[in-house]
Amino acid sequence: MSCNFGKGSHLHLIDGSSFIFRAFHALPPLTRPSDGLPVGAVAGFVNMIWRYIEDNKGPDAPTHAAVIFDAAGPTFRDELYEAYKANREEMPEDLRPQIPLTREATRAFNLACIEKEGYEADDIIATLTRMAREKGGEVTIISSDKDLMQLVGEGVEMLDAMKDRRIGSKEVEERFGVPPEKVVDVMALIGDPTDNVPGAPGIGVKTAALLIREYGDLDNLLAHAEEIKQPKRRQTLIEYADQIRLSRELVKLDDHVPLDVTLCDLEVKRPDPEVLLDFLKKMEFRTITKRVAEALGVEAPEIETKTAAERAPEAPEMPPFSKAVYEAVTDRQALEKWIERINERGWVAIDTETTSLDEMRAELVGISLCMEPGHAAYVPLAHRPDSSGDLFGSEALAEGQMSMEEALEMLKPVLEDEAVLKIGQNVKYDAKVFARLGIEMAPIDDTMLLSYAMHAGLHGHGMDTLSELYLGHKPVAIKELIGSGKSQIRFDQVPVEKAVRYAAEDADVTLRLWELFKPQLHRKRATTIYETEERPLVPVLARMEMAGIKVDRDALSRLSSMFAQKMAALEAEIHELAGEKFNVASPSQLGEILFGKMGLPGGKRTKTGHWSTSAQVLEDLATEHPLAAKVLDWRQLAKLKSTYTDALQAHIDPETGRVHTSYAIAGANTGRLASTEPNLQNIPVRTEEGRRIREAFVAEEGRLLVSLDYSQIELRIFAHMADIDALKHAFAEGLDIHTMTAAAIFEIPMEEVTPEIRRRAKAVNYGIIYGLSAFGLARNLRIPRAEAQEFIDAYLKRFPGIRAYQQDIIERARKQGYVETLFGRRIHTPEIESGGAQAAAARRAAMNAPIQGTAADIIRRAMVHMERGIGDLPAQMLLQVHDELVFEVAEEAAEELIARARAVMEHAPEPAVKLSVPLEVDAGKGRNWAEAH
DNA sequence: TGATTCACG
DNA sequence: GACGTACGTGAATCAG
Repeated sequence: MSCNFGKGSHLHLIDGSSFIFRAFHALPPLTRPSDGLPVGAVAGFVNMIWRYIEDNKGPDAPTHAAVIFDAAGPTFRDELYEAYKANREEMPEDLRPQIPLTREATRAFNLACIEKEGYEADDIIATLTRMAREKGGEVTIISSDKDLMQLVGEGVEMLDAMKDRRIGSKEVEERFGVPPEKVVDVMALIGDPTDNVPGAPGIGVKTAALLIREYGDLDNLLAHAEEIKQPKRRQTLIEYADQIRLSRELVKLDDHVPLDVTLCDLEVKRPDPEVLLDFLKKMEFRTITKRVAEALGVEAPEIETKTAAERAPEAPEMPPFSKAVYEAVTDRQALEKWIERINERGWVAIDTETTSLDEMRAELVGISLCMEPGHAAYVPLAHRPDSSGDLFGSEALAEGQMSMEEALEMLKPVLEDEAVLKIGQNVKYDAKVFARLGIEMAPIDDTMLLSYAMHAGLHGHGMDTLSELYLGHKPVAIKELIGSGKSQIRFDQVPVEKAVRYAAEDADVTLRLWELFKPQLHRKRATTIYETEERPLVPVLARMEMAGIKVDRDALSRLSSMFAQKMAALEAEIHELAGEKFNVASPSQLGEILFGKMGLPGGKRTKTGHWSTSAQVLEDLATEHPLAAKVLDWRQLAKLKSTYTDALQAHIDPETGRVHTSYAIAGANTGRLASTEPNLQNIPVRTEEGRRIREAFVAEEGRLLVSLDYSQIELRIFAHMADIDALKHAFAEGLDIHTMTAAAIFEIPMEEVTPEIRRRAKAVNYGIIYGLSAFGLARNLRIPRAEAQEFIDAYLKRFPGIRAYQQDIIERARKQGYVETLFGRRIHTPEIESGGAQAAAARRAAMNAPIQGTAADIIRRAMVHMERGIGDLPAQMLLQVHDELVFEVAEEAAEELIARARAVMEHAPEPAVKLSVPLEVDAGKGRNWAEAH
């Protein structure tokens, strides 16, 4: 047999395990539709291999290639050192069954697939690399694993496929401070905590490289260890010499693995379309199958799979969307028939089409209805005739629509019928549109909220997302009807025929989602949350939003002018100090001036390589140069003006004279609301000038604003959930919690706690809730990291139980994939199993979520119970700001409102939960929000 | 569109 | 096997 490998050959060795791992963590937990087999990692792996093949077609194409895997079971390194890789976590359960499938995928691509019992993939790669070099060929190793960097050299380089970065000798040297052939020696010294390679304690990359450069190699270094000047290093090297030698054995790759394949066997072959497509079809990968078939110039096989909807036991059969029948309802008789069927059925999915996304201005254009999957109606009511050429936009209506008045008159009884459930996606929107037309839509169900109660943290809850994920169907995009950007038209300008398909489909999708989700609610233990906190909140929020809050336009306008004047003055001073004119609002220009032109110290780069000019940086710089302080002042004013005094005026509704925010119920993963257009949850309060803006939020004549807020609710919840006795007692006794913890940490009497010490304790208290790190606390308090660490240690020592609680949360997040609030709200934490910084962030989020979420539950419950609680008082709830509720009330009823609302808020957890700490509510009243707060 | 910055709890 | 560094949001602005 003649071997075809020699000079001019180019061998690619793909580190299969790292592909799998990356694929697994990069993708959501996909399952095969027909049987639920987890295949996310396989899908990612296939995509990566395919992309690799597509990217390597040119003149540089490899002549030979192989994908190398780690074999299961122990390797020779385990015999060398029993603790080897002892730190490694077990393979996630979801991944295990996918491993053999990735081998199968490799073969389906007609790529050689190599593994060898007793050896790691890295050793096989080392062996093949050596063999190829001996025959005069070139080698590219597709991996970013630092363990493989020792192989780089003449004719051998690495390629990080994700970052598309080549790693040659130069890059290796940058990384390890020594050329590739000395990498093993350096690695032996620094060790590797992930693989449990011990190395030399206290020696990092820098020191290791320095030592190896000085002594040439490891053996020589250890032989001359006595001569090293630094006592610590000398001692370490002498004391741990054996351990270091062992480490070298562990990190050094074996390039003489006995292999059953030869280089000749690795010749690149075209994939056999039939084999490859068969495999992809078996995996039920629709998108990649199509893409591959296209590229190979063959027809894609039909993949028929049942979606999750059809698999769910209670889920009814649903016809494919391609067979759906959507009809336009244009006269009384047709609508009567639909109404009759709705009454028989007892429920209807409903969706409104309007002229705007702003509920307060949106005018109704049409209504869609659906009671059974695949059959929906659209009732066009206010579509305009084709007006192309009519510049003024006709007031006339298009032909073939029934009158709005007539249709609403017919639908009103159904929409208000207690016996007919109205199902919507984000139904608050439709409810508000109807409310402005004098129709109180009730009772309601909401697919967005069903999803939120069950899937918070997993994905968004918009209709398109849900449809694609759970119905496997991409709905018609609104863009296709109304366009986007400058040429966007209103929905009433869309021709009826086009609107029918889009609008009716939305109702169809909503109904299908409801039929799928509703039965799952109970199994996912989400019924209570949904029924007590999501569904009943819809009408409450709708009323708050429609009520709006009065804003004094003149006051804002005066503030705007004042800010503008001050800004102009500051801008002149800034230009003067800078010696040139530039755009102060441009961070890049500012950075260039400060750190480039003026050469000030302390320049940090953002991750895109620009100079950072954040407040943190500028504050540090303020002592260096007056320019920084001026810019900070300017920035504050610019923010206040553009985001608040200017923008808020634009949000005053011309009809009501009030500002109507919109609350996103399913926006924040933790259960918090989010306020948008405008955001009334971030109105300034921390600075004097900012508070002036709150003065513009006012009550009507003869009324007052009342604000009630939970005092330190998250800390109280933390004390309860983590069951920290000392904290619970402090709250029970009504002590100032920050002073108390300060006294405890610093072991001084409470009377001796200074404001500064209290401030620090407060930062630690909140840090604890956020999953604190010494780094974060240090930055926050502007103290050295070691000092921050001391605070934390003292805190954890003084309040035992916190560690255990937090570890328990992480453990649950890992095991279950979600964490829970006291009321049973589940917040999913899919990122927690990913690697690196992502996982660290996910752990902190997981620690915070039960606390923030429980606080959110409590205020949601308070809001749901509030209307009943305040009874017939002439008062209206207007705003929610996470731990605060703002009301407008007749002056004489203010005190009574405070008493009643406070009672509702303080007892909001009951009867579901009895907290072991008291909840306290502070209250205030005044002509404006600043006075009330 | 993404990055940066900053307002709130 | 590294990588960034306190949790959760929304909005304005610049720059490409």
